[in-house]
Amino acid sequence: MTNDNLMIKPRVRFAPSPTGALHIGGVRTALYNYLFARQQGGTFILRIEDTDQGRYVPGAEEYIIEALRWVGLRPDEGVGFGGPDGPYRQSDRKEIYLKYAHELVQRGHAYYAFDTPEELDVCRQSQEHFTYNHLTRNGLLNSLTLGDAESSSRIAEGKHFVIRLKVEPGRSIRIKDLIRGDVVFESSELDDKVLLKTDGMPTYHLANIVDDHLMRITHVIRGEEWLPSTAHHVLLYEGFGWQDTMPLFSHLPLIMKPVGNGKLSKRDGAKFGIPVFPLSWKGETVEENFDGFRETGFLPEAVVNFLALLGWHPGGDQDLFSMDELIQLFSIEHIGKSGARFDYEKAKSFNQKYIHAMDNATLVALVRPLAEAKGYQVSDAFLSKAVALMKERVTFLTDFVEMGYYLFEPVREYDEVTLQKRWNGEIATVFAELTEKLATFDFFNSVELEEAVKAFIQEKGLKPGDILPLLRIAFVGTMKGPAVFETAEVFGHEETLLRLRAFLIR
RNA sequence: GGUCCGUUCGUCUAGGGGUUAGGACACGUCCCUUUCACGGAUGAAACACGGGUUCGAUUCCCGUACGGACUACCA
Repeated sequence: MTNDNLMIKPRVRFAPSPTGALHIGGVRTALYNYLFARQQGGTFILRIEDTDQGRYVPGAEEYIIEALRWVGLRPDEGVGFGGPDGPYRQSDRKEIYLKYAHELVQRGHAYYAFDTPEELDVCRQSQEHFTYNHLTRNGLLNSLTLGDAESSSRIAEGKHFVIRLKVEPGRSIRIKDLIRGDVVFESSELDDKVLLKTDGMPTYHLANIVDDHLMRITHVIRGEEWLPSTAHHVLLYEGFGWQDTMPLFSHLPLIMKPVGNGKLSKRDGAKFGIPVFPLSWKGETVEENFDGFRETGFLPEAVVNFLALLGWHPGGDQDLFSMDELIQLFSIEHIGKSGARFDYEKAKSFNQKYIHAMDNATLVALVRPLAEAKGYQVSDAFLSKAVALMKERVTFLTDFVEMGYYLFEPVREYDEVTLQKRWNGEIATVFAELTEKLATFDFFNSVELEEAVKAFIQEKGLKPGDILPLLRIAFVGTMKGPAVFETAEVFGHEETLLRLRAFLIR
């Protein structure tokens, strides 16, 4: 058996199902596919796998496209992007699967089955671990037991049927997984999977293999949950006679819950109060609303960096990588084998670092919409200073306008605990005096202000600790805030006075 | 239950037959700073267990335990 896959430009695909918001694990799968394609000079394809009409959710497709756009993964081909192998939405390819399903029956690798779901349920109830396979199919209603004539007439009569893969027992199926090495399955253990459903739509297994073949996919990079059915997929490639161009498989480790057992699920977001989706999602009910990384205030670069390292590392001690670096360094061989726990603290840390490293102008452009959404109308000049003042102490983009609301509107409340300790009649008098002094002192910058205030403190025989904390509270209301004098500089003389006076008459 | 996959600090991981087992997040202490944060320094913290193979195993092999996925006319 030859395999030319390594000689040609790779073609990979990300093939999500539009059943709701795209899970963050899906974003990681897309990212790995994208990185691999970009590094190899290959093609990254977006295929929508909507073969389950019952689970289709309107808006999910748009969500997927927008999520990929947000994190910077642009497909070269696919739904919404065009390309030579379309359509890329499986529901638009129904006839293709139909044709291939019947072809597989002709080739003797599949058969018609007439058992209804209800009948199979009965089997499952009477038999502990019932599976439709080489052992049981002889006792069931299918073209193997009924014969061609009877089957044909049943079909002609319009009886419902499915097409099942005919798995021949007694052989070993070896899968060469780029991450896990050789994985062997015994065909005797495999069930006769449904390939074509009664509604005429294919199952994942059929659609996936037909499309991957037709779209000339060279590498399948997908979640580990697909590893068990890969043996069936290999059988399909062989059944169609496509084994020579069968793609290479790489099964990614799963992303696990932050705490507890099992893989990360959409419910974990609400459960732990963290986002597990790239973008927020509005469902039919409150329970189906999900927070997104974007709305939480994450930078896509940080999310990409975080996700890239959840199950992969190029080696060495570096942990901050730009998309370009990731593209350059990515390798399937360095993908880990075990599940990676979703560590939200780490995600936040990446975000913080990316915000710190970002230049003010870029930050201004990102914060402006957030400020405007809050009704704050400010100049770029002011926003730039505000952002510079705050960026070392925020974790999220939203912190600029939430934690730092006081930069855009009057102080909402003053820290009473600190005031209890530091405010008294005597200090109130001095503070009023300081305010009046500053009223006539039109300072230009924090240094000038600081000199003036310190001089005043000394003149009054006080200590910095007597006045500085109170100034901070007057300016921003809390003891947790940016440097006092720099804050005043951002406000400017007029606003600084306004705040001092508001504080005095509070 | 069956099939398959996995197991290095709490977490993400580097490493790999002989290392003081490295980094990052989180945590502790100190410095900077009369706030918070950033930054700097520093500390605690890991090769699941049992057998082999070997002069030597965290690294290779087997088993056990534990974890995970799959087991639908869902993907």
